[in-house]
Amino acid sequence: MIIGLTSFQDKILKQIKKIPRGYVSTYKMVARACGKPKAVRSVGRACAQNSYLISIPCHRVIRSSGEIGNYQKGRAAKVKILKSEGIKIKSGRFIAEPNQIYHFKIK
DNA sequence: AGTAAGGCGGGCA
DNA sequence: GTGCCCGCCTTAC
Repeated sequence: MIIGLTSFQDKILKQIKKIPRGYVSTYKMVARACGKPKAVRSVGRACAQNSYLISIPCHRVIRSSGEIGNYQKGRAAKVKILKSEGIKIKSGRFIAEPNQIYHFKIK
């Protein structure tokens, strides 16, 4: 468990850390993977305060609507990174490609 | 200790 | 697409 974070935040970030390069997931899925399907905003908050951008790819988490969502360093930066990882984005929206969506395993 | 506000959202009308 | 309310965790008063 990462020092300086609550156990819940740690849980969230750990899930996000599992997302491989070239894949994306949604806040909803992360929340569900943490056992709290309705805590989507908490997921966002955990990312917003995440100071481990280098080891935790919160940029691979987007809105379930397909919108890119927000990012500490700005949406533009998020889009840029995702594109460089092979994710297609058009008009600030993720182009759904089933093979690029990462699914967490739920217990 | 209690309360209000905020944050990279979601669901429904 | 728009608008509004809901829900969940942290932090600030």
